[in-house]
Amino acid sequence: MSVNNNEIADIFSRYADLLEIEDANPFRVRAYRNAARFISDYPKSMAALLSTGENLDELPTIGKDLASRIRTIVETGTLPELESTRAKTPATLVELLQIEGLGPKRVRTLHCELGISNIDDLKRALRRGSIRALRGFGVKTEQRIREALAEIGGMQQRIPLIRAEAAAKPLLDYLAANPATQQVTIAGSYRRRRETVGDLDILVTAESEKNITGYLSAYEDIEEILALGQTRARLRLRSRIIVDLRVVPPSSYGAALNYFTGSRNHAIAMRKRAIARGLKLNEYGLFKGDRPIAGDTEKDLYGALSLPYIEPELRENTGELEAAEQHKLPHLVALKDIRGDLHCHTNASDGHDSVQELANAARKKGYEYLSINDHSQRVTVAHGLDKKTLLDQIRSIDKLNEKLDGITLLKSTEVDILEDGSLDLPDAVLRELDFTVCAIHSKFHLPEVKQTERILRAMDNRCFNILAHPHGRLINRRRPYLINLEVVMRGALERGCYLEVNAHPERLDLNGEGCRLARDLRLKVAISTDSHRIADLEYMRFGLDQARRGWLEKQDVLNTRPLEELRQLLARH
DNA sequence: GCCGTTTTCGGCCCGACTGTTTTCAGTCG
Repeated sequence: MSVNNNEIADIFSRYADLLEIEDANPFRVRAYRNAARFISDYPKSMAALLSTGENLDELPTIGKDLASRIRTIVETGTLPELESTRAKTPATLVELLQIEGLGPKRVRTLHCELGISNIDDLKRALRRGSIRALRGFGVKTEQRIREALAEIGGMQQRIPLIRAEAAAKPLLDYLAANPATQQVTIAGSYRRRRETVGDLDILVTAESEKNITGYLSAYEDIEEILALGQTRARLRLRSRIIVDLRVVPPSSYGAALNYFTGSRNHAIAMRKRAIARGLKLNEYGLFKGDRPIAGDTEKDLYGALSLPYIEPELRENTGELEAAEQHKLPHLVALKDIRGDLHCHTNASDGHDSVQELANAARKKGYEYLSINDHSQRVTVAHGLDKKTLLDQIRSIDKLNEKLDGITLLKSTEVDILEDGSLDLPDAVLRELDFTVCAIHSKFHLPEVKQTERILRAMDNRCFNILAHPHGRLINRRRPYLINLEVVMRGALERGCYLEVNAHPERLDLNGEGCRLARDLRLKVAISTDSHRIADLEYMRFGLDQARRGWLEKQDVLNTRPLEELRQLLARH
């Protein structure tokens, strides 16, 4: 079992935590953190690079030393320094850092003064009340630690984007209703359209900062105010979502929006770029000495750093600044480019509406085509269609198409990929369809190699066209099953198959990283909603978010193509 | 520990808020 990038990144960041507690050179700590972030974002596996003899120290943030540590981790699965339970700084101290309000300095103090090495020790010290007496601590800090410790059990999961939107809307309306407010925008990973967000970063501009945060603190849906200053506030809503509010003057809107949109790495890269030009960048603007030279809009800010505007979805410091410099930024696919939906269910299986009703709704959206993809027989819980029912549906769609004006219904299915890689309906029936969407709904726990082979074997069938929700994950509910995505994508390319970007907000599968890999391999994708009712057709925009995060352009997406071109692309030769 | 249009040493992103202090360290984003 090879070590994946996330595991390496995790070991590096835990080691960075430990170094920080040891009061090591902060820049050495940062080097580990930078490398951890780089590695977890990097699309190619470190283990694979090593096996092909690549020099890892040529990668950014990785030097000779870290390259050899990566090698150690890949070969042994661990880093000896992190495993050792040294008396000076036991590795278990790292677990104390997840307690809000405890950073490396305080953890170090707790360890040196009270001999606390883990969470159980900390609980005992709290019961004795011995923490408040430490220098730099006090009654309030002790109480905060007690509360934060209680929180840890029910650790907050990241919030799906759609839930964040629902919580944000009334809050934005509330903030906008304040006459002092000029602009209100949500920044952070929400604006970068990550599939989940950790909290809501809300930016407000106002001529006078006075009382914007005070106004917010009167919002009815607040559970607790965590911090309240003139220009910043942090609070928890009753929905458990944490909100960070920042107030800046309008002249700083662009700089603040840029900074608070992040990503952290993108913002840092921007600041370094400013420094290289003898300038200073902070959330109030871009400055030459004390003189502001840009900051009211993001476009001006990028321009002042000799860059074109970079879309928020690209701001992960994964090559967008270099691409911008060379004027090679992608022209990102947009919702208006979408001509149809290639995955939806009707009331014939587990959907809510009829074929006719869905067709009407899609036509109203201006779609040129819509495909009908009810489940196949194996998925009994979803009333999957058997051979006969599907053939009946095919005939009724043919009839409906003769009547329909302005939209074409495509005959399809979401056919199950069985454990041996065969498809759940006879080829003779599948050949009657315009194309197929194929999916795994069983045997999620196969080892990676087996699961990958299962998909490739299914793709060997010439009736296979699009792999639906390639990882099968449900956000916060079901882990992805294990596949080697790159192998699956290369297999699809060789056979003339495609992958789906499932736009359902619970799935978002492929996500941005998966889309980026597809782009690098020049594999086209379908962005599809997996609608089970008419309203779900609106989920298309969430799929677009992920496609844009993966740098996809219009021509990379199947369902931006006119119907005839789509048919040609789907036809396997 | 990394890195280079101030290159092989000497830098390394920056500001707000809180609590504990009495001018600031620690934490956070």
